Amino acid sequence: MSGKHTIDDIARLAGVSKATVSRVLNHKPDVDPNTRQRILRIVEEQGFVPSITASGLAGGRSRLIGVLVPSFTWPFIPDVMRGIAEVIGQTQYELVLYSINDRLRENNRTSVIDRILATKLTAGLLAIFPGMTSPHLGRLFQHDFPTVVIDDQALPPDTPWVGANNITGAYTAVSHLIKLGHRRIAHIPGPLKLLCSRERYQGYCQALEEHGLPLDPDLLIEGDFQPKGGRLSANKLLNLPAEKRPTAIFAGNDQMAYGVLAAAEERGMRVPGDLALVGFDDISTSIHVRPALTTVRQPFYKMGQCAIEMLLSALDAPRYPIAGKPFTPFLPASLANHEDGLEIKNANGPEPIRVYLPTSLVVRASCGSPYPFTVPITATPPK
Amino acid sequence: MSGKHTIDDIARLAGVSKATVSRVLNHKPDVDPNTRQRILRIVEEQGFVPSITASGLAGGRSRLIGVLVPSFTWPFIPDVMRGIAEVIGQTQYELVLYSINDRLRENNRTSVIDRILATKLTAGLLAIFPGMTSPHLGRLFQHDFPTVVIDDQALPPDTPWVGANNITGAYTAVSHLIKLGHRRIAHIPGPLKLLCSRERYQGYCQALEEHGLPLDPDLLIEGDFQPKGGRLSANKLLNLPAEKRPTAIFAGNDQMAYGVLAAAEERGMRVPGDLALVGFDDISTSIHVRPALTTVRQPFYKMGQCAIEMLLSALDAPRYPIAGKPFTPFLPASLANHEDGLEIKNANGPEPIRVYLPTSLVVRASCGSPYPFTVPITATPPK
DNA sequence: CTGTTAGCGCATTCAG
DNA sequence: CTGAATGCGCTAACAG
Repeated sequence: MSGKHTIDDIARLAGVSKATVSRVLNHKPDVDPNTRQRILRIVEEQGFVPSITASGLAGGRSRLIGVLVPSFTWPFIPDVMRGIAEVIGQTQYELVLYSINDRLRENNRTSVIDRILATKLTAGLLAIFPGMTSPHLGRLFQHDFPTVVIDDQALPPDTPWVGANNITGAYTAVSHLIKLGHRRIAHIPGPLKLLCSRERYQGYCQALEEHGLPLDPDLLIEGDFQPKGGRLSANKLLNLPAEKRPTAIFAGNDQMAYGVLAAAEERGMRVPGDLALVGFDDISTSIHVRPALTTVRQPFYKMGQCAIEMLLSALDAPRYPIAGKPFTPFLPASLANHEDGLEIKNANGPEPIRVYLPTSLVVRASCGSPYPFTVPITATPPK
Repeated sequence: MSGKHTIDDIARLAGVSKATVSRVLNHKPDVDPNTRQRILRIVEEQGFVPSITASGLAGGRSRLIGVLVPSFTWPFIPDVMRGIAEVIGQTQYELVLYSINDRLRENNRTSVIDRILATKLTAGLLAIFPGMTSPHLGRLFQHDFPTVVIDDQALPPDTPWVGANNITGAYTAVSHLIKLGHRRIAHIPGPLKLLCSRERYQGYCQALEEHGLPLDPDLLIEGDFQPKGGRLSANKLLNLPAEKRPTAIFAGNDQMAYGVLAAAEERGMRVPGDLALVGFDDISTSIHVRPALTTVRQPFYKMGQCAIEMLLSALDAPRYPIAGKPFTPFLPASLANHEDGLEIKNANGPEPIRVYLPTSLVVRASCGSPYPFTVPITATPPK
């Protein structure tokens, strides 16, 4: 059961040449069905697993996929990773972890990209929430290195991209607050150099305009996606004179919403009584905070799943269980059941494809709605 | 700058054979200093990075390290990973991610081990909090596969191990509660099949005995390391008749402590007024919950750092920056500054080495101490 | 100290 | 449809 066999052993046992064994292992068509069966059986019996290293060298294409992870500390990384890992588990690919040191500088970001390019270890890269690293990813694209980006970047990407529909999500969240009667709704966006922050801001603006509400610049205070920044921004908002003070806040993510919660508590304001609050992400703790947070849920698991499937399909990867199992043609399963709200841009154009997965509004206590429910967000906001 | 060179190119440019280049790259001693310099310079200039794949194949030893990650959802994984990633970044090694699907069964756990063994992709394995997977890790040991386990296992391990000093940590936490005047202190351990749960329980018992307090079985209700389980156990404890009811609870980890907080809130009890609470781990959110949680801090970052250094040293890995930089002899830096409280068992014996890193008690609001401070835990409890 | 030779385990020609 | 031959890029013996 432990890789002590080589392909030669299998060839000998099956009474064929190793070239034939290799053909079977790689699902080449031109093999006699009986021979194929026999080889597959022996492979199975012996628990033979071809060496990723050797086949990478010989075939010129690796079966390793790089995953570029930003600081592990973002709370949704786990979900994204689960999506990725579960798909990878079905294939012969393995994941190589590239991480970016929070504390190191610019220099470090490019050096990771260089390593990925230079070692030629991996066949492709999944860049998760690259944030400030994303400008450097263009280099990969220029080198024709198969790359898929998951959400959140500082520039419009040069590479295929999977993310959530931030605009629609924000639009629905703010619309919900408006329907609850709020007229002075503040927004604490994340860093506006990040596209996702700008998109959520855009959704916020659209909702206000749509409902004939004014866009008050005093009600917009940029945050940093961290609780501390949220608290800071909230304090500024709540320090406004009573007639300008917001009655509701839409935070750019859940973590900043936690900061808002803290700020409100500090000054004895009750949420949602004195202040309604909506976040964005629906990270796992948001159901546990008090009051439970109303928020826009991002489909993190699906984002990972979809992105890795796109990457594998680009690598022309047959999706079969490990050696010996029948070949299953690839299907981008996560896109197959075209849900409402899914948007795909540049599907066939020369521009890199962009997949926008639908979000949903998870209504809990913090916005002051009578009881919890979920609003799937199925349509783009009217232009 | 992008790996378009092979070792032959460098050899040609330097006017030597590729064998010599290889020697330099691998820090072999027998090379003329001038030649070495020249080669190093050219390597640097050309941005040459040797192929991990090819050198793995040829040398018979891979420069990939496997990391076995349990469900990504444990909140301390990020810290451990950071420690690992930062050390790896200094070396020529890369990380390969193996994850265990939460939802799949037993079967799955062994199959991951099989894959690791069979593909022979990686030179060693770091198993993080293997939990229920740990029994299977014995297989690796039997196959002489270099493995280091980080904390938390169901059985005494057959392989080198790095963790925190659970007994001392728990002992100090409970002693602190006793010093604050508590006499009926309950404990909600994690699953008792996990060694770390039993060790914390042991520390709890030692502290009580040490101070002449009785060990009341009614004050011990096993949890599941999750908030929900903590809440459940806490409810049972708080339902005890007033004279038996605990005035303080020591939760087996922070997440269960959150559950205790919820249970207390539900019945209008105030923490720490009506109930003192101490957790274990000091995960990042514990400073933000209300009241801020007193807890035993585990040195997660260091655990990762220490474990990977042990593994690399076992692989006889020279710790040098990427190709071209001067060779730096390996030093297990994280153990070099022998802090107080560090315990190392079987350092030289036939038994696998076990490293116990010191914990510290982080005193915040939830235990009712006057103000926050940190107690480093420097000594083992008296036997 | 250095060059030459021979593989590592596999994929991929090219002839049959 | 199949086998033999060649080489992926590098390391490790072996001779100089």
